[in-house]
Amino acid sequence: MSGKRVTIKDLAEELSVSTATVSLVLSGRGEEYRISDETRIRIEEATERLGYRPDRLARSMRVGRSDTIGVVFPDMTESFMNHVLEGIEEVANQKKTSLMIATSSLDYKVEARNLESLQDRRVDGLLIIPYAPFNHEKYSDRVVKRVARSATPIVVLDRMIPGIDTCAVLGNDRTAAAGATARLLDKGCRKPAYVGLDINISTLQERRGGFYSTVENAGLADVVRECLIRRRDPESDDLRNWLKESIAAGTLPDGFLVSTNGLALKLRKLLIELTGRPPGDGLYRIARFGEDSEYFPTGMMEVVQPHKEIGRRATRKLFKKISGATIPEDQRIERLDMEIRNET
Amino acid sequence: MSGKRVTIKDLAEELSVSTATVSLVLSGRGEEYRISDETRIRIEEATERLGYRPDRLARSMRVGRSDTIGVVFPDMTESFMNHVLEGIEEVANQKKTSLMIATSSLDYKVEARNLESLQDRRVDGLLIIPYAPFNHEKYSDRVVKRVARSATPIVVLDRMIPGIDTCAVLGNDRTAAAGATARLLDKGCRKPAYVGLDINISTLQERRGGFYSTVENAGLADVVRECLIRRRDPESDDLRNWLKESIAAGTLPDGFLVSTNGLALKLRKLLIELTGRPPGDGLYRIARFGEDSEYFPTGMMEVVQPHKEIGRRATRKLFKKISGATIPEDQRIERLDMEIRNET
DNA sequence: GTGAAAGCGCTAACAT
DNA sequence: ATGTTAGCGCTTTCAC
Repeated sequence: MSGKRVTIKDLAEELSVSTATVSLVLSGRGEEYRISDETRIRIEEATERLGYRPDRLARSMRVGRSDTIGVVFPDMTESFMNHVLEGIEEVANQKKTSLMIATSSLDYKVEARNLESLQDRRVDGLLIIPYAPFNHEKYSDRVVKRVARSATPIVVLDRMIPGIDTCAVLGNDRTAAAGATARLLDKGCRKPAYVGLDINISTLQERRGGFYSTVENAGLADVVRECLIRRRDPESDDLRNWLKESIAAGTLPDGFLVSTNGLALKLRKLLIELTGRPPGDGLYRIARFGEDSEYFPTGMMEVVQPHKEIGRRATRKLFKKISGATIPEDQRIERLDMEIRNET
Repeated sequence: MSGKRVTIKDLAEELSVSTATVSLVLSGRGEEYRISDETRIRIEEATERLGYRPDRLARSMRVGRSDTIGVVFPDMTESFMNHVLEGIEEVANQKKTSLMIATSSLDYKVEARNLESLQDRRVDGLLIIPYAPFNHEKYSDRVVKRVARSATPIVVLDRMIPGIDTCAVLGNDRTAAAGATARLLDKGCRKPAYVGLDINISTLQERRGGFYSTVENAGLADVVRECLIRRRDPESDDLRNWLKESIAAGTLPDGFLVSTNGLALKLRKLLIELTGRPPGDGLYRIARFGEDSEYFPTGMMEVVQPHKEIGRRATRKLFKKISGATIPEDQRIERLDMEIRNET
């Protein structure tokens, strides 16, 4: 097809002007530098005619800014990532900034590689949804810490990394969990339980904390129960066994607060299977972080996280840091409220 | 925090060697160029000590390769994009190549901007899932065509762009549609209908074509019906009205082939609402491109597209093009078979 | 009003 | 066995 790329130098030679003149005109500062209209027109015409396109790599190199931000995710398939990404893209687009995306494949070593790789590519900043290790899992945050200490601006989304002091945009998980738990109690639940992943991230600790604070205030500390899931494997029988034992012992909870949507779907299925009754018909209720998909109502209470808005805010915050602004101490962590829905 | 980045020059000065030596050692060609072990060790030590990280931008500039590929999608939220992306990432990772991702926001002008922007950033190649315009929609493929003619290697995924001759990795849509339709007839359907989006892409034309070829071979050409949806708006009443009229006229089909999953979910809901009967219990059957999500069986027949594999193959093909290989004419278009499931 | 030239950090051809 | 140097394409300062 077309041969080599045409450069600013080609344009300059073609028109017998200097590369400086061409550059000035093309960057819209022709007026400012009082380039004559004639020259300007000729340059614009040749640009069009030869199909010149600027080399953004060369430009980045010269100006020390790549107009690119890096996004590091644990996992592509979790659907909430899409919504976060939508928000990120929306504001990145406004700033004419491109996105380099890398996922950690649920492996902290891959995450580390990705972070360094993006930094080496001179992204202007990094948006990170950090990898969340199970409590018993082997894990090192060495690289994350180093990247966080480096000069690259960083904003963390959805969760905080313990021991790393950077900007973050999070959901108001504790309040939401407390609220949802209170709703369960309002509806008559007297034997509440927390079902969650045994993962060491702020988000989940807060959800659990919110649950317990409400339950304890209601004087239910002695009947409350808990099931913590210790592995990623969705085929694991941990939850089923816990439920079976509960039923056998007569301690089946009548209200569940579930930390994540996938886990809640699994819980619901198991409960229907084991008790023959759906949630919300008198035997038990389920509230969970996450929401129903359009065509499949589940009868569970929803705690809706503003994922897209989290993406937007985080990206705006990142651009603020990139532009050199110092974020005041009290604005470093932004918390967004969640909505509780479907309390039937 | 840490000050300026440390460069190869800094290392060279620190050790009183030349930048060339440092560069050679760091790129692992120390042996080859017979750099002494001592020098090599000193360089490696200083690299570590000063926290040197290579500037990939500068490198790209010099070697004319960015080790980055661009990915252009119509839309982030459609769930099949995730799976395609997974496949893409898998092979990109193997090649130590980063991904720049941009979505078209269902707007061909945005798509055009994204394509040019990525090209300006000197991606080594482009993976495109082209924007698919409705048949009556304003649309121009000018930019897409120009990009396709440029020197940048391109592979198109999931659909072909009319009039653009490039490599593509696609599902075997025609065969799959014909197969699913045949299954519907096998199960006893005698009044089949095609329900699809009125969108001008190869994929959907082939699905429709496959449906009709089977139906006509079965001698049902005179009873077959069709509903084409002419707008993106999911709130539109077009489908409901069509069904209502069919019921009133006594021409409600007993077997539907639906072009896309979202549309099928909508159809199913409407049919349950209007007839009081679920799919598969005798009144009607639905087959559609797409699959059930884990916890929500729909009773519809599934045509499962190998999205992840499409991503993988397309990316491998792109790397082949990037490496300069010429793809033989008969291998330019790769078609992957789909699986038909849940034929109850 | 426009041109000449330096330099961003790196690699590779050529010298020594 | 290592150093020198040109140059990737662009921006920007300074000179005329």
